[in-house]
Amino acid sequence: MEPAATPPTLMGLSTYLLATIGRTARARLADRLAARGFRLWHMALLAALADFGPHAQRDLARRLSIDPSDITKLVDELATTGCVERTRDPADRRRVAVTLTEAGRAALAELNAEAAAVQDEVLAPLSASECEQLAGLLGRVFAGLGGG
Amino acid sequence: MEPAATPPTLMGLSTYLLATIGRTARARLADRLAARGFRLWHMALLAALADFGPHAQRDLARRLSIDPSDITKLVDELATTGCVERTRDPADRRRVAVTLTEAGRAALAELNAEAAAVQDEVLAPLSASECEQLAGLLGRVFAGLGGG
DNA sequence: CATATTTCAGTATCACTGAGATCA
DNA sequence: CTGATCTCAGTGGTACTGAAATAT
Repeated sequence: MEPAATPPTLMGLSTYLLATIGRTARARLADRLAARGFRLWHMALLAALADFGPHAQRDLARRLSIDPSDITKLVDELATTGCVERTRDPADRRRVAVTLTEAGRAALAELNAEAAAVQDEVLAPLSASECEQLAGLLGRVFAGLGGG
Repeated sequence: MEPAATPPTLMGLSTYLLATIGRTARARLADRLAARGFRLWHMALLAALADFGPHAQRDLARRLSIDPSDITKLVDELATTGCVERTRDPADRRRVAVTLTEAGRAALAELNAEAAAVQDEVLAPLSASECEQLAGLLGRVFAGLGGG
């Protein structure tokens, strides 16, 4: 039994399409990551460490817009699988520096491949140049989100 | 304290941008609807009734991809505010026909105005023709979601 | 003392599961 | 008896709130 047609009133709203497509892409990637024992936040956290080097946990929370109280468990999980290491900052011993390990870097490469596969799936209706167009438009919209 | 820069590894994924922008737009609209006593599913349900006429509750669930067990409460809420009416289908008394009232149609018009306002906000960085481009690309991606 | 980081316990919300009631 | 619709209670995951512990 297939789902019936979506109401045109909603189809006409780009924000509805954005939210629905984003939700679907998110869910598909989450499924693939789960098969490898990871979740979406794990990938985002590893990406932040790979791109910007070691972070205090508080800075990870700020960069990824996660609630600081949820970082602890996230880092715990990545530490037990050897993807990151925790070390006390000797200069400010309140802070816990989180660093990416080689295993973590290798894991991130695999997760990125999964993300690329999901992207190919979701954007299949578009040509290569249309994908670039879309990426450009989305990048500008994303950049404008802070202010409103 | 502003959030730090997003990792380029994530920025390069259109699916990440899609999910994040969609999430933000969704949250902003949810806030505006809440100020009027509605939630997102209320608007989607009213839109389905406005576009396609009366539905059995089961058909609403299929059309909007909501879990059937969550429809009851949703329709309850819209019925107590007079936006919809329930009537037993005399031909098949298992089914409950849900119809849009005039009050419901008026409410939907206001909610649509809120959605348009959020869209203007979110897509502010784009020109009118770029908004159309984006809508076209998103429409095709959305249409392709069913199969893969 | 006031502030900042990390940590944990509790709450709120949403989508989903499972079962029961009604009816074709 | 089988299958469909509607209803409700409960579960699990995620995000947020509040407060304690440690250190500046």
